[in-house]
Amino acid sequence: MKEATESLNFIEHIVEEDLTAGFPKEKLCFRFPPEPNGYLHIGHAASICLNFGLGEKYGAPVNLRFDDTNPAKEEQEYVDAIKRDIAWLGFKWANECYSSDYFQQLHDWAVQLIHQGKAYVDQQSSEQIAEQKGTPTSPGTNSPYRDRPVAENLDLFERMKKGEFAPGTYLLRAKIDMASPNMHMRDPILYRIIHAHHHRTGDSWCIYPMYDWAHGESDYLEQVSHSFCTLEFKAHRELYDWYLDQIIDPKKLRPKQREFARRNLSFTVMSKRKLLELVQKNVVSGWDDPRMPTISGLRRRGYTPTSIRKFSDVAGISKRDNVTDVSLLEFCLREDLNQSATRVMAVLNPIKVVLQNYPEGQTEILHLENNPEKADTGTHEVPFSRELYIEREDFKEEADSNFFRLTIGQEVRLKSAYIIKAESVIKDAAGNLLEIHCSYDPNSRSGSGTDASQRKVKSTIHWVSVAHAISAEVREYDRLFLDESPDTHESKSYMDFINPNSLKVIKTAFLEPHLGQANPNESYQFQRLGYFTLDPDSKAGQLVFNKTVGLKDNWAKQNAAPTNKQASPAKPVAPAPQEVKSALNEIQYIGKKLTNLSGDKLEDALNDIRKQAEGVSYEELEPLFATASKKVGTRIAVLVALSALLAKGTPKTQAASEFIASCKSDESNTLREEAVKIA
RNA sequence: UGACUGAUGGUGUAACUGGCAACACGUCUGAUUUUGGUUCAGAAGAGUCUAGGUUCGAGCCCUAGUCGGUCAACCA
Repeated sequence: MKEATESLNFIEHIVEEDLTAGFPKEKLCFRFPPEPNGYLHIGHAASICLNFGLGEKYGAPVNLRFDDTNPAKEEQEYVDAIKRDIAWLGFKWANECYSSDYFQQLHDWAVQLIHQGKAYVDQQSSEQIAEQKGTPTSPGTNSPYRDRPVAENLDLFERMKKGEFAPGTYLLRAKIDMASPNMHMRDPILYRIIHAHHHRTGDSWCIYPMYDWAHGESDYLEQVSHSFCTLEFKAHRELYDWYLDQIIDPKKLRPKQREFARRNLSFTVMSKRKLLELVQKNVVSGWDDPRMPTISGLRRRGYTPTSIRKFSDVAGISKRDNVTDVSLLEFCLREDLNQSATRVMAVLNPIKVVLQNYPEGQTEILHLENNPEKADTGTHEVPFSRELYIEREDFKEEADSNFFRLTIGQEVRLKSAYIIKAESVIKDAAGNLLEIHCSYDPNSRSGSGTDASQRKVKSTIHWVSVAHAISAEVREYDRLFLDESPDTHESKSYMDFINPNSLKVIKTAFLEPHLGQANPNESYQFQRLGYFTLDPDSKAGQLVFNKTVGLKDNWAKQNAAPTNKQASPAKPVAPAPQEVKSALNEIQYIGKKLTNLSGDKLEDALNDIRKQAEGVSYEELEPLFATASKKVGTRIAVLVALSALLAKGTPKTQAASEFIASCKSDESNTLREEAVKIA
């Protein structure tokens, strides 16, 4: 039974309001409008999931529109990458559009503006224009060319278009208001001259529309109903609307721009410009470096589309500045991977174990569960022999009782194999550990069903057989920046916070042989270590694995941080004198949680309410009859309490009767049932 | 000294036209576990930026503040 009262985000509220105000549902249309000047990142994913999510929710088309109005920055490579990323996330766009498809229409409308005296050709330098623009606190001044005659504007604009002028010499500007408190309204630029090859229109244009002129009109041409963008465009809305006013046909749909806050992630930066700098300065290996917050980086790292979509869903959408903790993203990732990743064994930091009582030269084939979360995924074979590698961290010669792993004299189980006990160690002259000599219990093989195999030991550790292991490179990643919000410091640049140790390469890790056939698109759980996936750098016989994310590790946590036990002394622990709740409050409190209960628990809660009702008077209860119908729990609680009062002989007032009647026709089954019981 | 915008536990979001702060992550217990994983049960943690006001009742309304963000590219 799914609750119908799923809460909406503010964007969905906007759409819902429009719908209730009479906007036809079949005219809903959304769009995702990236500029093809870089790669998409996790912040874009929020916008993608928002727009395409809306499309799925309302069965409305969502266009993918490339905002390609500046050929100096844009490339086909980015167009391709963006399409790949969106498709990888699992979304389908209704139409693939380009702002450049509308260049002719945009031009014609601009000519129309000139005719109407609403646009003029300026020929000042950018410095002069900037100076005349004023500041946010002081008005601007008019350009000397502002009142150029229409015919002259027409001629000049035509010659701009024909390529008669050099870049920077002429501009087309809208004639609005140089004194507007909104800087964007101070005669914004419509067209500038750029002599550059456009990735789609080639050299057929040398004048290009500015963002504001192109964006709203493109929305209009595509009949996009809701144009959602990030908050920094809020101030552009007035201009967006002004431009629309100039050209709109009232019989057609008028797009509506609304803004939401961009999503920030802790310990990274989220702007194409800054990410580009990391690439250009070789801080990372490229846009798809697994440490990058780009979609392509996350993909290479081993993130799944499901996890990213879940994250966008869970993180939500709002209008305030935010820094979402990466731990939320990682939670979504682990949740998905735990269900899907094949379990394997790999040793990253090996120490050799020799089983003294295991026959030399013998090999056994054991079976390892592919995924304990899914019983039907079967097992795969893993060879076992006398000499094994285990993780160095899994052995200590002696340790306190908190250490569950292998120590001299202490038994552990080798995962899916035997129980072993450490007997002695071999060291070199310098005292470095070389080998651990152990004994194994031949009767303890996993799954053999013997008493010895059922024995409980303090822990189970992973291993690989020395003779059968394959070696591979493993890359482990840490956060790219040492500061939670590296680009929010006034006196420091985000480049000052780069983590010098964000990449750790393990040249030779030992993997169980099953991984020799690892699938590049699959995630593996290296048991007890984390999730890993094959990097594209892999070659036959030279595998490279990326660590996607570690497992939650309580042992490491309690090990690492005995010092910062409780970061802040916080408040005195003395429990505030708990006020005795009134019976009425108690009923309301139980009521609020009622909708989450069922079966016996629900019955118990209802009985609680009946008991509490003894301490409540009818007069206290009556005002609650007006409880909002959405608060079903409270209404049930009130009804049950009322029923208890009536049973006790309280006279039934008209208000009570009306309340009971309204409950009988409520959507909630429980509420209806209780109401019927009274009558 | 401007305009616009925002403020809810450590974090991210909820709370329909005012009805007595919810969900998730994170943290901490305990149980289960052949992964110190998973799962399960539970706990702690905000009284909603401040100060007034309206109201039986305010996170939602009003007034005045405080703090944060955005806006002056021939970028988007």
